[in-house]
Amino acid sequence: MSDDWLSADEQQAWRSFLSLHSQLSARLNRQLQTDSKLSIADYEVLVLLSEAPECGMRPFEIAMKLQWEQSRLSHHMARMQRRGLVVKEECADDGRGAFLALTPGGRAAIEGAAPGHAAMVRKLFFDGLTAEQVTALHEIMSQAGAKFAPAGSAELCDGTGDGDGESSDEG
Amino acid sequence: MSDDWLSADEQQAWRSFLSLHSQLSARLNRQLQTDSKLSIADYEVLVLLSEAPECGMRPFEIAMKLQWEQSRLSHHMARMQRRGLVVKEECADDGRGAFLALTPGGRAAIEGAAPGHAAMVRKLFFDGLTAEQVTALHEIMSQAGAKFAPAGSAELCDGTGDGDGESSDEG
DNA sequence: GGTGGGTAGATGACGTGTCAACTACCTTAC
DNA sequence: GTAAGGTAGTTGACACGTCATCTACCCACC
Repeated sequence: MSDDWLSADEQQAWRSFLSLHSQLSARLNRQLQTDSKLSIADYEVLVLLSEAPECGMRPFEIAMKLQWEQSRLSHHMARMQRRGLVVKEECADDGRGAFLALTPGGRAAIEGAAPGHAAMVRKLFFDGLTAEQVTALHEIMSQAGAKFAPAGSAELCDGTGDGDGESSDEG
Repeated sequence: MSDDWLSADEQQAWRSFLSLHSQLSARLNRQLQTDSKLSIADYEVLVLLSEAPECGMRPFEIAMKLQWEQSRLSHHMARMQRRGLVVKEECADDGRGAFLALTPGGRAAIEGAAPGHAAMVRKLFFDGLTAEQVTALHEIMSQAGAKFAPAGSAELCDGTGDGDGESSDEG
């Protein structure tokens, strides 16, 4: 039993990780909500769509990039549609599918929200950390996250290692 | 704008942090659910109560330790009571309050779930990290988390500041 | 050309978390 | 003692995420 168990250091690290995340997401959520009537989830979708071609993106692409389940995306898109942030259009190529795109309101929302959100992330998370710490953090997160590598990607991937390669990334 | 904006390194670190957390919590939640019919939230409450004196804990203590909102705790306790994991008792000292304690079923649940959960955390999170990385991680998380320091703790901590004084302190 | 398996997406039920009241009690000061 | 303000906890409405299930379509193979 004590073999599976976490060491004191590990417990501390684990608890601090969970705790920080929950604090952070609570605060960021609240700020987005009050400033822009958006949730973090909304924000992520809007960022993605704002970087997509004008015709929008296929839902399954969004789900993949955000690592969301299909049904979560589906529910969420329904809500965002209702709120006028996104529109859904038929997909000519694939009769099953659809395209999701930003409405003008959606674009305005993300453009209004992004600077404040980024500033908050910086203030709450990065302020006080050194560049080395930021690098170390990224390394640790990626290393730990490698176990979840989406679909049959990396894993033994001899070469380039690290996952999503040319990800566009957001703000 | 580019002043508030996150640097490329920061963006990567931030994204990897969020992504790892969401993967991790999804998996852990699923494992707990299938193995022990518990959510992570249940687990946290049960751990806390299993370390508490036999008479249990006051809800507000639990809320503080877990950094939950009162109403979240209240809802959650109602559900856990319904499932027979905890019991609520009157508090003699304070007519407003209550005590929450484990039922035998609750104790069995946490004792059954803990080893598997810890093993999973180790496997998914710590395996592949060096001891130095674990330490660095804890340091980074704590440093970033210091901004959220609960109530009048540190900060200027001149005199007694006095919070609740003789807090019992945890692990 | 039709049958089977896989993929895209929607939907309903349900547990969860947040917000905004609300009740009940304690504490302090007048 | 009683009014004012704080603290402990509950409640209802609502947004969110997951699971299981369902429909519709694409593709390949017979």
